[in-house]
Amino acid sequence: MASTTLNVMTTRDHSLRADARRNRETILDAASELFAQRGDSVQMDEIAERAGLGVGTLYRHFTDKRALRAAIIGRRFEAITSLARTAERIEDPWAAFETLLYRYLESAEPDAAFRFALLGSQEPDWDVIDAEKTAFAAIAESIVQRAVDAGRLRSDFRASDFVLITRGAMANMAGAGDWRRHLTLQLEGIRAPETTEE
Amino acid sequence: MASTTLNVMTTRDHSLRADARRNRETILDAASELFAQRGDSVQMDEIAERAGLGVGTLYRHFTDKRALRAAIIGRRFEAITSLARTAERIEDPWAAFETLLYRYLESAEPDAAFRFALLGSQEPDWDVIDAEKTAFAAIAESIVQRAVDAGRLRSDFRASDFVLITRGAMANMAGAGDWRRHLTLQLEGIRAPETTEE
DNA sequence: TTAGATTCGGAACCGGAGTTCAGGTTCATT
DNA sequence: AATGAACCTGAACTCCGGTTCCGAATCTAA
Repeated sequence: MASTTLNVMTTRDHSLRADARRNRETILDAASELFAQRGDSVQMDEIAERAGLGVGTLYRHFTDKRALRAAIIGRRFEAITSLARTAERIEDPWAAFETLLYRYLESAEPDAAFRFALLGSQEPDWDVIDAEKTAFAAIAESIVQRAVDAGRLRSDFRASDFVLITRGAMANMAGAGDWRRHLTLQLEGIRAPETTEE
Repeated sequence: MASTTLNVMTTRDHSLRADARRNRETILDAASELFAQRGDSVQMDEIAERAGLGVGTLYRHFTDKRALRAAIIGRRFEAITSLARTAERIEDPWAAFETLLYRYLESAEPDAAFRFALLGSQEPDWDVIDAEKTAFAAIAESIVQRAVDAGRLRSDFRASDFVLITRGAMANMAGAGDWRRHLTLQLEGIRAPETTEE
C-alpha cells in the first residue's frame, strides 16, 4: 500500500517533518531548563510558553507530562553514563573513583528534577530510566571494584555504598547544605585505613 | 457585657467544649499516622474518614492543610527535643553524641512527613516549626561541642555538620536504602583520628 | 503551484483535591 | 428541662493544572 516512504519509527528518529524535529528539540530544551530549576512543579503551560509553542504541541511529541519528564531525565542519565566512561579511563584507581563521584554529583547539582528522581520523592517512569541506570551502575561497579582491589577503598565497600554516599550528598544540595563538605567527611570514612595522607 | 465566661484563648487550651477537645486529639492522631505513612499526599477527606469525623470539623480546628501538617510536625519536633535532652544527660561525650544521632534518626525513620519537611522538598510553615527547631539545635550544639572537646569528634566538626550527616542518612531511609550502614560509614569519617578501634 | 498530509495553537474541557457553608446536633448553663 | 452557643456534617463549590480537540497553519511531494 505504501508506495513511497516506508521508514521505521525509531522512537526519536528522522522520519519527522523538519519543523516537527526542530520543535521537539526546542521542547526538550525548554523543559530541561525548567525541570532542572523547579523539579516537577513546573506546568505544561510554562514549558510551552518558554518554548514559544502551544501546549498541544507538547502533547504531540510526548504523551504525558511524565513521559516528557522521563525523556529529560533519561537524557541526563545518558550524559552521566558517558561521564562515567570517561572516569573509567583514568589509570589511578582512587583518582578514577573520586572523579566519578565529583563529576556525578556536580552534574546532579543543578538539576532538581534529576535529584528528586533519585531521591525517590516521586516515581518517574522507572522503566524508561532503568536501562540507563543499569548501564551506569555497571561502570560504577567496575570503578569501585578497582579502587577496592588497589587497597584504596575499605575492603568491605560495596557498589551499593556508592548509592548511599551519593544520595547523602544530594540530600545536601538544596538550600544551605554544603554537599562538598559532606562528601569530604564521607570520603574520610570510606578510604582504606593505613595510608594517612592529607 | 460578658457576665459569664471570659477565658483567654490560648492556642491549644482547655476552653474548648469537651467533645471539641476530644475531637481535636482524634484528628491529630489520625493525621499523624497518615502523614507519617504517605507524607503530604494524604487528603483531607482521608484524614476525616480515619478520624470518623466530617471534613468540616478538620477546618474548625485547623485553618489549613498546611496548618494541620505544621501542628503535627511541631509535635514530632517536641518529641525530638525531649529526646535530645535525655541524650544530653549521658556522661560519656561520645555515647551522648552517638545516642542523639541514633535516637534522632530512629524517630525520623517511620515519619515520612517529618523527613520530607527536613529534606526540604516542600516548605511547611517554617515559622511554626523554627521555634522547636532552634530549641533542638541548641541542645545538639552542646552535645557536639562536648564530644569535640573530649577529642572524640574531629576538631573541625561543626554543628552544621550534624545536619549534613543527618540529612544524608535520612535520604537513605526511603525504599531500599540502608541508613544504618550509611551512618556507620559516616561515623568513620567523623571520629577523631588517633584511636584506631574497630 | 497545488493538494494533502502533518503539525501547530490555545480555548475549552475535566477530574481531583482543598475549602466553604447552610443547616442539623450536642453540650453546658440556668 | 429548656435554651442558646458551640460544634459537627458533608454536599457543593472553587481553583488549579493536565489533557483534549479541531480548525488553522505549515510543510513536502508531485
